[in-house]
Amino acid sequence: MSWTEERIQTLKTMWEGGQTASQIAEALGGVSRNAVIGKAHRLALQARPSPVKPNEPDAKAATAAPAPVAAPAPAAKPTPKAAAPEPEAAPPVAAPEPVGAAAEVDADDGDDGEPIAAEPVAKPAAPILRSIGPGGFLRQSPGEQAPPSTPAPPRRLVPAKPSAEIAGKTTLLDLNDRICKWPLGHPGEPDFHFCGDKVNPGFPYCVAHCGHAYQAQLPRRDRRPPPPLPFGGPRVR
DNA sequence: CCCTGATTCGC
DNA sequence: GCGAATCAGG
Repeated sequence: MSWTEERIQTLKTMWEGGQTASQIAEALGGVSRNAVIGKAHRLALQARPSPVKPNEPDAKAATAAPAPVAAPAPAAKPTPKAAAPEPEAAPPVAAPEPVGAAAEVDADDGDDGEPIAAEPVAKPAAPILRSIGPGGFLRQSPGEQAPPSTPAPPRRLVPAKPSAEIAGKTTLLDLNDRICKWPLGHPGEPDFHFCGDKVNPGFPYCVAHCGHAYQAQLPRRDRRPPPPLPFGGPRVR
């Protein structure tokens, strides 16, 4: 497998979207996790919370207490460099799995909904969810609308559609903060695409898919037991 | 053990 | 440039 323009774009998008190297590798197919990481670095995509990376090259004086606190700022936070942009005042309510959607909550209308082959497995952008009222999902406050999906949409020109099967579909490259990112099918499949509808403002999905993604937590007793296959999973390992 | 990303180094 | 091998933290 070679790094085509499309594959590089997918890598970039997924990497910046917070997907792990393994997920990206699996989605791309034909490459290893290491390959993805290696490529990401070569693309200068680095900077990501790494498990092993607290090391700063010039931290010499380990033994003595240096206390090199530069700015004795009188007020509050020193604002560490690796500032995770999570303006979140988390309510104490437990957050249920947003994407699994294992349980079909609403009264079945006989119709199983759309012909989705699978539930969203690779979450395109993990929806922040908080308390879920019995009535359904709650809106985000306007203040936290800015960061959630595509922060600085570099609205780009799509070079060329990779294949004819995907023509007219919403691909990874078409995603922006205004269209529904609900995945249809599986990454790697030729027709994998996204919903592409207009989003429910403040959410990464359209109204219909918000209904799937954000569901009230049911009492345990009448919950669907089997989430049989979380992923169409040829996880061969 | 599993996972993660970072780095190295032969190709 | 590529990616397996290796490293190292969680």
